[in-house]
Order: sequence, then C-alpha cells, then structure tokens
Amino acid sequence: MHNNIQKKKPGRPKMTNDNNVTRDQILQTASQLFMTYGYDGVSMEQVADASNVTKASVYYYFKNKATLFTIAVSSMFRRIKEQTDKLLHSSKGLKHRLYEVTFEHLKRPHIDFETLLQEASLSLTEEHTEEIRTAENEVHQALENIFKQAMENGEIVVKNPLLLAHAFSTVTMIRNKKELITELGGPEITAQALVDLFWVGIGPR
Amino acid sequence: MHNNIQKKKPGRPKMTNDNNVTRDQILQTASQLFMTYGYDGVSMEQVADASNVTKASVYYYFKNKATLFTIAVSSMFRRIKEQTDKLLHSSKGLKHRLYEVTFEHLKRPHIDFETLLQEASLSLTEEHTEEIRTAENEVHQALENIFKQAMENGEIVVKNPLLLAHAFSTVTMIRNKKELITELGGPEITAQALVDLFWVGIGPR
Amino acid sequence: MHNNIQKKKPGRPKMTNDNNVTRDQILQTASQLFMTYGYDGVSMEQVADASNVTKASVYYYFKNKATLFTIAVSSMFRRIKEQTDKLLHSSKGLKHRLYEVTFEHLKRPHIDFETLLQEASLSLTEEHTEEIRTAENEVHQALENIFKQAMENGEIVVKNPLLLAHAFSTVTMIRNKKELITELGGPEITAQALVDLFWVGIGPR
Amino acid sequence: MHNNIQKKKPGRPKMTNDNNVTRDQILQTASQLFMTYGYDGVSMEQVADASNVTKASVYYYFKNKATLFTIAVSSMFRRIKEQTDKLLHSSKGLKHRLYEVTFEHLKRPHIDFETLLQEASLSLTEEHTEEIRTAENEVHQALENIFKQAMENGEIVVKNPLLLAHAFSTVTMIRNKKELITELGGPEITAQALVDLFWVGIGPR
DNA sequence: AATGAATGAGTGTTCATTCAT
DNA sequence: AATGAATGAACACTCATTCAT
Repeated sequence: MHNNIQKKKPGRPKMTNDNNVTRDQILQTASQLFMTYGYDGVSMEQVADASNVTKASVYYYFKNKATLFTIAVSSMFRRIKEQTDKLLHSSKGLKHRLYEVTFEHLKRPHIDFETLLQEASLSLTEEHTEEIRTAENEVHQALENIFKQAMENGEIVVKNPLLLAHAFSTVTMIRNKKELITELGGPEITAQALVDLFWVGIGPR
Repeated sequence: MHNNIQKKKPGRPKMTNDNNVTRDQILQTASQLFMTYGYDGVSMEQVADASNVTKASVYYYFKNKATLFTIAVSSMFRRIKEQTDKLLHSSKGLKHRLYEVTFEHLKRPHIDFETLLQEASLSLTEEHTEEIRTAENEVHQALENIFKQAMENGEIVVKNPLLLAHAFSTVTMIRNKKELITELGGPEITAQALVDLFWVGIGPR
Repeated sequence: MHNNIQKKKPGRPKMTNDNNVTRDQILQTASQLFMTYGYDGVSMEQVADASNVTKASVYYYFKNKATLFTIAVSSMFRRIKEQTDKLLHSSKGLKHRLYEVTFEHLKRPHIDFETLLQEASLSLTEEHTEEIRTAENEVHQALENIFKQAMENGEIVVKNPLLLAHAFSTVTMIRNKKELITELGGPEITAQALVDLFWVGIGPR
Repeated sequence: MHNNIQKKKPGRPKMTNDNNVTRDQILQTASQLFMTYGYDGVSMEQVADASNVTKASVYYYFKNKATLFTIAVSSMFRRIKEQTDKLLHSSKGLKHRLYEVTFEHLKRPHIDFETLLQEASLSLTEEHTEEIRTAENEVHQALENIFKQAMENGEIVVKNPLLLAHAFSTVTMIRNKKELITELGGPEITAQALVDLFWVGIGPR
C-alpha cells in the first residue's frame, strides 16, 4: 500500500528468529552437550568451541549459562513432544507405537532428565525451573494422550494414564547401559522386550 | 547367638582400615552428599565440613576425589545389596516384597545412579568405573535372584529375569518427582500403583 | 547587541558537530553517569542504554571510552565555569555568593573530580588529561577571579587567591556525606556553616 | 600449671593473628593499591602479584574482593586514628599539630575516601559499608577531640567541632594535585599556607 | 547515521590437590 | 593422625572495541 511509507530502518537488519543460524547452532550444540555430560559437565567454552564461535558470542545470545540451559533443554523437549504427537495420529497399533518411542529413546545418548534438572537446579531460578517443567509436562501429556486414546479404543486396560506415562518414560531410561543392551542383543530386541514386559506384566496368568 | 558377643580385646586396639571412625564418618557423609548433589555438585571442602574434619584429612584417607567417590558409592551399593538379600529370605509374597523395595526407594532422596556415574565418568579411571559397576551388579543380581525364586515358585511368568531386574530398579526411579507423587496421593499409594502396573501389565485381558 | 541576533539560515541546516542532538544526548548522559559512578563504574553499554541508542552509535560519535570521558567531563567543567563567571558580575556580597556556590555544590550528586581523574588516568593519554586539566583550571580561575575582585574591593584579606580557590572548591566536597549534612540540619544550614567557618577562621580573636 | 595437661594439638600449628606474615603482607599491599588506584582500578591479581603470592592465596585469607577491601581500608583508618590520637597528648600548640597532620596527609599518596567508598559501594554489602564507616568515624572523632581540647584551652573559638573535623580532613585532600603543590613551593609550604588559611579565615579584620 | 553481530582480553571466584609441620 | 598454608588450572561472566551492512 502506498500509504505505508516504508522508511528504511537504519543499521544492519536484524536476523529474524527463524533465520538466525548462529543462535540455532549454539542451541543445538548446547542441548546435545548438556544431555550427554550434564549441567556442570559442560562449560560455556565447550559450547562455544563446539559451535565454532567464541565464548563471548554465546553470551551475546544468551544471558548466562542457566538461561542457555533452560532454553536448550526446553526446546529439545518441544521437539520430542512434536515427535510424540505425530505418533498419536499413526494408524499402527499402540504396542507398535510404544516400540517406536522406546527405540528412538534407546538410540539417542542422554542422561536422566530428572537428575539433570536436579543437578542444574542449584544454578537455576524458580522461573527457569518452571519453564523446563512446563516443557517436560507437555511431553508427558502427549504420551498420556496416546494412552488415553488406546484406552478408548479398548486396546489397553489401565487405571492411571498419567502414572503410566511417567512410568513408561522412566522405564525407557534403560539406556547408556550399553553392556546390558548388548548382552540382550542390541537396541531393537531390547526395545521389543521392554514393551513386552510392560504389556503383559509379570503376574501369573 | 554366640556370633554377636563382642569380646573386648585387651590393650590398645589397633586402628585397622575397617575400624576407623573418622574414615567411616567421611565415607558415610560423602555417600549422602554424592547421592543428593551428584559428583560435580559436591566439593571436597563440603565433604570435609560435613564430616567435621579438614580438607587435608579427607586427602589423608582418600587419594583423590575419584577414589573417594568410588569407595563411597560402592559401599553404599553393598549396603543396599544386603538389604535386598534379606528380602530373598522373607516369607511374604513377591508382590508385597516388591512393594517394600519400591517404598524404601521412594522415601530416600537420591539421583539416578546411571546419570551420576556418567557425570563422574570423566574423572574416573577404568578401574574406578569397574569397581562401581561390580558393586552395582551385585544389587541387580540380588534382585534377579528374588525374581528367579518367584519364577520357580510359580509366582510369576516371565522370560528375562535380568532385564526385569533392571526395568524394575529403573521404574522405581520415579522419585524426587514430588509433585507427581503428591498428586497421586503420597508414596505408599504411588508404590502400590507402580507395583500393580508392573504386575498386571497394560495389555488387554 | 547585534552579535546576539541569530539569523535563521535558509534551507536545511547542515548537521555540524555542535548541532547534533544525538551526540549531545550521549554527552549529557555520559557526564551524569561518570560523575555519579566514576570511570570504571560506567560501561559503554550503560551510556548507550541511558541515551536510548546502541553501543555502536556511541562509538560512531566518540572514538573510544577515554575520548568520550574527556569530552563529557570537559564540557561539564565549561558549564560550571560559565555559572561561576556569572557570579563574578553579581552585585551581592562575596559571602553570599560563596554561600550560593556552596549550596549548588551540596545539592548536586557527584564524586571528587580529582579522584575521578586519577581513576581514569590509567586509560587516558597525555592529551586527554591535558584537555581535562585545562577545563578544570578554567573553573578555578573563575573562582580565583571572584576572590581577586573581593580583595580589590577590600572585602577580604588573603594572600594566595589560587590556593584559596582550590581550598574552597575542595572544602565544598563535604557532600554525599548525607548523614553528616542531615545531622547538621540540611544543606542550607551546612552551606551557611561552612562559609562561616571559612570566613572567620578558627584562630582566637 | 601442671593441671593444664597440654595435649599437643594435631596438625600444623595455626599462625596467630600477630604472627601471620603473609596475611599482613597482602593487607598492607592491598591498602596501598586501593588508596592509589581505587576499587575497580585494582584487580585481585595485582594484589597477589604485588604481595608475591598467587591469586588463590589471597582468597585463602580473604573471602572476596569486597571483604579484602573492607578489612584493608578499615585497618588503615585505625592506623591513622592511632597516629591522630598521639597528637592529642602532644604538648605543642594546636596550630602546629594541625600542620603536622596536614603535612603527613600531603605526603601520602591516596584518593578521596568518600569517592573511593562510593565507587566500591556497588560491590559492598551493608555490613561492609558499616564497618568502614565506623573506622572512618573513629578518625573524625579523634580529630574532633583535638579541637575540643583546644576549645577548652581557649586556643580556638569555634561553634561546631564535628563540622570542623570534617572540613579539616576534607581540606587536606588537596593532594595529588602535584602541580599545584609544586607551584606553591612544596608540601611544607603548602601545609603551612593551608593551616594559616584555616586559622585566620578570609573575612576582613 | 545507525546498528546487529562478533570477539579478545581480562576479572572475580572456585576447587582439587600438594606439602611442611 | 591431622592440619594450615599455598597453588595451578579452570570457570562464569563482562567489557571495550571492531566491522559489515
């Protein structure tokens, strides 16, 4: 519209959020590092080096380590939630879908969220923790939704879908136990066995 | 029982490694701290202060932090193993015994062993890790034995007792999630619900 | 006087160094900040933020922090000198004029010039220091002129007007000692008492 | 006394406060540096280097920079107070004693206390500031006592000894103005002239 | 004219470790 | 057996400064 006189803004144009390659690079690098080595196990210099920028650049984008951690972990949770959500609309049976979630999980290297959070909590503010918890809950709710859907379909019989979601996401934490997984015959077989265990329980028939 | 009679030895008792009150004090303090705050989250000074000795004294008894950690964690595992072993000889049904193990677990504050180990692993030598793994395995074997016994009694039907032991010890890690536990109605009810879930599985009847 | 007639020039006025609103804004903000928090106590980012521009803009107008400081402080000295000069032509008695200078001083928040300069001196070049000294001297000379005038009028009896000027400007530095000023009954009374003290001395009559 | 069985304390004997050469070395070095370059102008590394110890050693004795500053400045004030107290009992006339105080002051290199404190105040806690203020007040009170004594002796006629003490300690701050002092003929003459000025005032006779 | 991005050098602080006593 | 003193290496964070746009 000719009414909108577009005064050219002075100065270097700001990168949009979607188009900030450096920031994204740092974020992705940071998530991986934090998931692998924990909060204290990762230094800002490590993050910088692995992102091919300087330490000061990391601080240009993120106020401090706690903030970087919070944003990195939260955005990772959101990616997981979206993956899980997609499964909700899959046509396959629940058992197979659980297998897929478990398998994805066993492949990725990471440490226990809960422990990670507790380790970091000394350095985080209330708001940081809250933000992460919110993102984490979204994952659990996505999982809970899958279970609810299966209940309505008569696929499973269970009382407490929320506890189920937690238990399931926890049980899949048998990871990094490389020796055990190898002993059992690799990630595929382990995933299959875990889901089976979960599915039939251990009580007598 | 004549085993329990503590005959007081004459003369000044020799301070052996097993009979050193200061060393034990440090060890116990250290385990608690490591379990609560992780490896990096605990400084040698903290351990010293909480043990009412000086930092240098801690180094008098333990060569370095990695060694202290290894010994502290291993001896803690051994204590847990003994507790679990006692359950093996209990006359109660398996389900109740699982409930007891789960309940004990939910009460104690601690972080995920696996994560803890991974966090520390940067500082540990091969031998350290091996020593801890050995102690940890003893716990799992004790648990596995309970499951095996139950299989022989016909109490449960399951294929893979080792995986079962791991899965069980992992699932009980729904701890520190105070909010979830509260939301579900406290540790007793949560423990009961978890065991139920494990017992009957989630598949259709 | 025809000198004062400001003929408005035709056409778009050229932005000269003296007629740049952004630059002036930065300068004024900077003087205040430097006077309040000292040289190291003020960062270029603070100056930029308080001036509603970006850090880079500050560097567009001023080569570096030392230059900004020099220009900001010097121009502030020149403003003070002009105020002091006006007093020279006042019809009131010297004692009252001293009271006014002292009172103005006690009201404004600022730190010791000398200390400020010494703190900054590590970062300043010879020329910078020279420029500030020159501006500062002008203030002292203005004050010296007031004293000289009073001597000629027979208002005061004193040997060394320059030392007097320094001593006076120094003694008025009893500021920021809010507690003392409050204890003595506020800035007006303190100003009066200080001038009195200076006027009659402390020796026996 | 033979009743006091002196159990030899284990470990390296603690250095008493009077006999801790390293700590004292750091303190003295720090006072000088802070007085010369201000709070921000002195880094912990500078202090360490100038004290011939490592940075970590400085932290062994002083919790942080603010604490080091507080203790260094306070103990310096206490040394000054003791010097001033000695003058109280001197048999010489007040004018001569003032000359001595002024001369001592002009010789030593330092920056304005008030400004120094304000600069540091951003980093100091309430308690730190309070501690320094207390030490500073002791100096002023010692000075006030000298003036009171002189009043009782009929040596001087003045209304407000506390203001006088402040004004005097402030006026002696004409230091570091090396050029001025040189121009006037050296510290001795400057000190003499300042006291004269203070003594007779500037009003007409 | 004005700005977003990026950085090198430095600062305060912590911590595991050593050593003489 | 136990300790005070001392340190090197690392870490989180800041800041003055530069540069392409």
